[in-house]
Amino acid sequence: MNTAPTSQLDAIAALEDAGLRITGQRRQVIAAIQRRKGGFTAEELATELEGVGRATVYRTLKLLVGADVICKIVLPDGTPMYSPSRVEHHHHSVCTSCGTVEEFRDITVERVLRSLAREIDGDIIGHRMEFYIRCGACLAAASD
Amino acid sequence: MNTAPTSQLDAIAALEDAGLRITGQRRQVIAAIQRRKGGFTAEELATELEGVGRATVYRTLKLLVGADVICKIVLPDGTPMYSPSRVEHHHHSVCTSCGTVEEFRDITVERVLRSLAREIDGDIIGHRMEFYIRCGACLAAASD
DNA sequence: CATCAATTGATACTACATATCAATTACTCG
DNA sequence: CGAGTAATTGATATGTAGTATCAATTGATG
Repeated sequence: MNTAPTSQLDAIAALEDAGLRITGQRRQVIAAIQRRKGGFTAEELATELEGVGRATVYRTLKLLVGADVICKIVLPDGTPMYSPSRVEHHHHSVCTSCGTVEEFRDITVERVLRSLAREIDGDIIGHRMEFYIRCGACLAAASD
Repeated sequence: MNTAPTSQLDAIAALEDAGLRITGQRRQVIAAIQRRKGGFTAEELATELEGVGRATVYRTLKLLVGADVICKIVLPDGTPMYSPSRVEHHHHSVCTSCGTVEEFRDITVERVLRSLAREIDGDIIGHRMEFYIRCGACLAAASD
């Protein structure tokens, strides 16, 4: 088990490891993601990167999700967001006010999986877990 | 805290309670959902109910989700599915082979929420939790 | 540095869903 | 019960997220 890519170089290495080519467009997408260090949407990125085609942005995001460089998060209303991965296996809390994404590891989550594994008739092959919060900063701002 | 609507009448009552009108179209959508007793997509329903406009099907599904009559589930690839609610507060396991949706309550899930509540700076206002499984039937069918 | 498969981008298309708005219809009140 | 009225409907257009196609381009390899 290796660590999740945290730097731009790690992200590029992750693509190389997958036998993919390092193109100018992919560098641009990675650079734009790293420049943000936070959640973002695919369209945001596509708009920002005028030199990179929309299709290529989507294709690259998909590759990066597959390489565990970024995560795809679903908001309560169903709209997707992307966020860079830092921790290896983690879940997310998204502030529905400001959109800030936090990662966390929680052993209790693994406990749920084990508990469920016992209960169900079949194999668990994956899961999705997202927590929607109102972050401390937004709470403070609201109660001024 | 009241129970989740389980019958057709309960579903209609849930809409009435919300101050909504009981129209023929809404009855048709509810009847079609109850006829299935399993997961379904919005488009399936819209195709089946030729007498009901597509927009109305989507509108009604949204109302029913809001009234806890059905749940909206996100599959691993991001496509949405709907499933009737039976248990009050629950999560889902979806078999990625046959699409069967099961509901379950797990106290360990509530434990995760409490544990997270302690860790984060802010309030938890919601969550999404889906488990993707390969059900016993599909496993058995594969290993014949 | 030539080769060639991988990648790109323009375009069209799909899925899922919402906005608009005139026409219709369910509920309420007298 | 029968009108009035606000809620609802459906056709259409629009929006958002993403994929398929395919000719043109380009990165990596020998």
